[in-house]
Amino acid sequence: MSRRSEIIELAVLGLLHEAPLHGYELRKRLNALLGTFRALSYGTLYPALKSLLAGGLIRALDPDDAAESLGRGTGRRARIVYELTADGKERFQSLVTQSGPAAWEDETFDVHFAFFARTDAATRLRILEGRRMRLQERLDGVRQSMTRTRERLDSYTLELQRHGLESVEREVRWLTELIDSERASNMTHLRNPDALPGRPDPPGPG
Amino acid sequence: MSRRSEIIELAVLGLLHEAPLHGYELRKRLNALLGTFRALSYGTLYPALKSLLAGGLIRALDPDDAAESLGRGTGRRARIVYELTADGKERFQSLVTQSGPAAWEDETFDVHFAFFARTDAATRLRILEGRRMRLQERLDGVRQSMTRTRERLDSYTLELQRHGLESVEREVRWLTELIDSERASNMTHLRNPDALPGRPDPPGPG
DNA sequence: TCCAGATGTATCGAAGCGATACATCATCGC
DNA sequence: GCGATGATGTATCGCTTCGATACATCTGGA
Repeated sequence: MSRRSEIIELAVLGLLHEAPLHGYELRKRLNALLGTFRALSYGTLYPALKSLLAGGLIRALDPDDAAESLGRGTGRRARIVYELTADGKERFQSLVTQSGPAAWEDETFDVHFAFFARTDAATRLRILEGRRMRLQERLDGVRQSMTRTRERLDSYTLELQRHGLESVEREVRWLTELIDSERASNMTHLRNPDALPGRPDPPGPG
Repeated sequence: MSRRSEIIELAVLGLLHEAPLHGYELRKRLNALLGTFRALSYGTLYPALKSLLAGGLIRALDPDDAAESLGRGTGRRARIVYELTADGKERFQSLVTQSGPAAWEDETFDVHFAFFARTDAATRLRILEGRRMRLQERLDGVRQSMTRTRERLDSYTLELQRHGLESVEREVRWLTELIDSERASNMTHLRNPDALPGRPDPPGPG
């Protein structure tokens, strides 16, 4: 099973954890979650659903239940609504709780982050710190290769590199804010168990 | 020919435009150019080189010339050094000058940008403005979907979206700076033809 | 001297993408 | 009403690309 398909597995299980969904809707939410970039096609989603079905992690709802709101007896092709099985919930918990390199690489980090609400504070901290470390390693590498090769780059390539570097630095600062915020709410944890860390005023009325 | 392979074609031709290179070195520079993300494998590069060879856009240098500095007569597997043909140079110019959507999508923009030094100011402006427009469309889309679905997102997903939005906004500002700078140097063009636009004080002492 | 790691070309199986097929439903101009 | 257009919906096929690996040589240090 490839790296990519693990992300898809985690994302699908996570979305179905909130509510049963059919393929089309699943893809829309998946693409919102993964970003416009890295969107996935039906040629990926349907085989993935098949494999999850085969593994017993998800189950198709009875079509009759799903069609209740459309009282048509005609040969309308039924939507196939999927929900998590007990095994699926277990699998999701084990995936979302894993906090190794697999959780903080480029392709995986944001999906893990999106499901932070279902993890414990210790896991969140490990993933955030791992991610920050990963980005700092990259900064070091780029900066070194820049000093080595700066003279043969024209100013456009240089500007591109500068902008890229700045983006990564910005992301590191973002992670640091999140880590601090996570640590702070960790300490006040007993006093205020419902508080959620992060920028937005937590339980805002909006 | 897919979208991806067009990028590879442009990038390979562009790199060989500067100097003849062999596969291994080509891949290293390609990955520096494309970013650590989106790196390409040998399973992609070598078939691409094959197809460029078949199309007459590149040519393998005489192995004897390439091996001159290693005076070994043994069965050492020779490096295969590629250089551009006249057709290849022409093809590169036509690719790098094209300024349609194909030049400002996510996957293509930075490669086009990296070779801006080989384009004229009008092309650069069109691509930069197209890219900015593209990102602004995306901002609109995301903002709309945010107001539609904000209530069912937890604060982590929300924070992720906020950060993503901010990144795109930042990129729009960057593009605006570049466009302004490009326009300015366009106007002073006759007076100072060697001036290059962009943030870094051009020939700065380092 | 010997081993580990960089350099170098090349291919194979598996996975994912983009396009497409096919079908129903909602909406709007006419 | 009536056809057109586009959203909703499931599904597959061919081609590209990836990740892993094979194989071979060179370099530097224990």
